[in-house]
Amino acid sequence: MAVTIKDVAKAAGVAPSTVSRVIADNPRISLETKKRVRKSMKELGYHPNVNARNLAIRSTQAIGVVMPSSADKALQNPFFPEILRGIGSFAHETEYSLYVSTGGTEEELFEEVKRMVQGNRVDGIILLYSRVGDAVMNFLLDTKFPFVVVGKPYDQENEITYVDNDNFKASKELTNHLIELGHQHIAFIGGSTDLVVTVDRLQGYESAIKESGFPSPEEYKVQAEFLKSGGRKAVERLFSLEAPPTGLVIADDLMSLGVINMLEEMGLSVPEDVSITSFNNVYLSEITRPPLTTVDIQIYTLGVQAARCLIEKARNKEEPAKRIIVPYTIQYRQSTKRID
Amino acid sequence: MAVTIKDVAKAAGVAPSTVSRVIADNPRISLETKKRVRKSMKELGYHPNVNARNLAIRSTQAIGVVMPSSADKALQNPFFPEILRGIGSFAHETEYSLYVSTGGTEEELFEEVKRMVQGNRVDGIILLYSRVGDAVMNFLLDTKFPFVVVGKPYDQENEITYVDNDNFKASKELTNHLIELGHQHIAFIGGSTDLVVTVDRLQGYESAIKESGFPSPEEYKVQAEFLKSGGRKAVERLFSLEAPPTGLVIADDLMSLGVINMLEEMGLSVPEDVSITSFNNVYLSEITRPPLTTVDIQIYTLGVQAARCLIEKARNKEEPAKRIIVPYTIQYRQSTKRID
DNA sequence: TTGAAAGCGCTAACAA
DNA sequence: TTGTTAGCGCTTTCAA
Repeated sequence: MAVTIKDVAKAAGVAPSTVSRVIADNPRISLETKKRVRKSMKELGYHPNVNARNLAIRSTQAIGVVMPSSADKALQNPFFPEILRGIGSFAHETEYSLYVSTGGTEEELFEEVKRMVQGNRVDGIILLYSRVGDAVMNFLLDTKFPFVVVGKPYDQENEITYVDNDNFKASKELTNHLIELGHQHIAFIGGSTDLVVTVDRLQGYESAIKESGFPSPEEYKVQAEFLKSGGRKAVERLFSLEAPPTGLVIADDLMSLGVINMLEEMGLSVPEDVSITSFNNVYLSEITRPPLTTVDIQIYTLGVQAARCLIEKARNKEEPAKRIIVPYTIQYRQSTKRID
Repeated sequence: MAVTIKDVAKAAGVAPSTVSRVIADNPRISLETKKRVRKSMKELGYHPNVNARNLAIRSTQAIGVVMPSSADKALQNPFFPEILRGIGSFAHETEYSLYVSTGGTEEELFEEVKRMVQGNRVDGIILLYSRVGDAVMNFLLDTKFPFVVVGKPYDQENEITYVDNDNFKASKELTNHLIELGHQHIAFIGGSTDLVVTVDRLQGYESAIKESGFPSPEEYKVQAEFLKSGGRKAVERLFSLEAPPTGLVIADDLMSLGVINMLEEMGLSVPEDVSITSFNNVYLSEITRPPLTTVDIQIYTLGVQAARCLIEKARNKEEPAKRIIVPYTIQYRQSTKRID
């Protein structure tokens, strides 16, 4: 059906192996024959069959990208398309293809990863999240399959290659910024504490607060799974404390939107009554009202780096585990205000 | 290295072909041997090599998903992860894998598609956008490669399988809703007019306006590439007309956010001064302020249907072109208000 | 510099 | 019901 290496060989009057060498641009083939073969390829409209090639070289030139399971709406976070774009960009350069798993349930996700790994569909995997005791990660570790995680692994930090920001430091800086603005009552709102990133950001916040000597009762650390009813209650509780916070460190831009909304409904406005800072700097944070003071974690770069590390690892199994910390910058916008 | 069908055959004392048949659950193999073979597979930790299988059966059990090129920030639209989730869900059920292309430039995108198609990496392709004279679509048509598009094709509607909403009707309904609320000055803000979806929504708007007999000067139809400076100017111009609109039909939730923001800066508030309606019903539209009256186009379902159609098509090349119109519903929320 | 031939892991006639 | 064998399209020794 499709034109194969043999057809080209015949047309060019050479052996199939020669054609193969031309494809690989093997230097031991004369320029003469190369030209002739290439001409035939063009004429016949030849394109290598990736499957056959992969089978022969036992590799796939493809990488798997694993998104978190999407029981919640987390996947609607623009973080994902953006990091995908970064990964895709590097993959494109290096001629790798991208497989994604968008797992519905945890279990489906796990099945898909197994399919990718055990079926030899990909050469390596990028995990787009890091959570405590994650089954997928443990599986990858067990099978010694090349993988890279975006975010800090919850365990075996030194054996795993990962790409992350210094979330602790960023969070601390964000908190200190609020303190410099005169805020003394600063609370933290994060997502699931199973996510390592939440923990890091929480700790950065705690560290800054501790150094400042300002109060940080347990009630100031709220975990709002993901907005909605549960999250709403948490926020309402927070603001009905005797000493409600005037400043907020929120672990994600999207959560910030939700919080701003709730505050508004409670008759509090941002930044007049409450200053808000958060993380990610997704496009939205610029166009929301007010625009958010947020940590630009450089999502795209995270993606590029993750892809780079993975491909290095896939190409060379001996590649040592590394840690890449992508620098962040803080975008100061209008969601924060000096307190009097 | 890895366990192959031969190893299993040896262990179970049968021929490789028998193992192959067991994998396919061929009914002509005795239960007896099946059990024995399966036991050996378990013991040896056998997993079929997809590449080899695909090579043999000349198929890949994988589908390619093509996102629009991302020169702009369009990719940060939660539409994409959400539709990916729908596609992924159906793909998972049918044991297909997902390849995505997140093309940076138009050209890179095109290259990636060519890689997918010509390299036999996928059995079919889902196009996540539809624009006038799109090179990718033309390529797919030319090569007669199975594909379905999400959105209405700009051409050859009857030869192409596509999944879409009735955007014309939805837009008309949205516009009429504003009219019923007493608005007489209603403008339309859409994205690139190269996108078929923009055109459909614009026409629905125009149809409603025409029937109403209300004015709709050319200045009421603005095209705001994607927010930002250009978009801002367009909006400013719109609201400095002698008769500025009191109602807006906006082609996308994300754009609506941007517009609300600009209006606010111009001292206009939503819905007090301007009523806003838009499309998509992404998660954000619930948590923004005010929550948006928007068309729920059922992104997830669009994805599921697209995947279903594609897989049918990939399995049976003779499958006729179909058109699937996913029903929409309008979510009435607080961005619209009766005018006095 | 090139060709012949074996093999990557699997499927599918064809035989038995 | 099972085994034999010839591919699928490519790479890669080994020889020439």
